[in-house]
Amino acid sequence: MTGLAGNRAPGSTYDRIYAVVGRVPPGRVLTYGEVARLAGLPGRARQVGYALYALEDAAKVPWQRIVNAEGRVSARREAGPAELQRNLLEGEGIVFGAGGRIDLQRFLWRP
DNA sequence: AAACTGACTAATA
DNA sequence: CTATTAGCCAGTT
Repeated sequence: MTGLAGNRAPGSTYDRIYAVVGRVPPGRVLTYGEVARLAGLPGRARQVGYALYALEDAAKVPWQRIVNAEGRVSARREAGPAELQRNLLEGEGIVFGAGGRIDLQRFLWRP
């Protein structure tokens, strides 16, 4: 199978990313760049997105709390997951303004 | 092994 | 506001 999130090694880049994402509390969001930085991987925002893309649906990682630097849900190759993500975030109390933007100054998680 | 791909970001023009 | 350039790197083909 093509699933790669299943056989990730402890201490690997992906593992660090998932660990950081897993610490984001409900009702808060983090940007890809912040996740990378907190994971000790500054400048690797793209890898964060790729790691989440590789994640399995049933994973316990709150992937929906990761948005881009503009405070918007990043578009995927196929539409659908993005709407699900927004729906989940609104369910946690996140407010989307005009243009589908989130007020990062208010919802960005600061550990 | 080499090329291709992609949930990003910041800087510049 | 849009467009371009550059930096980043693991997984897939």
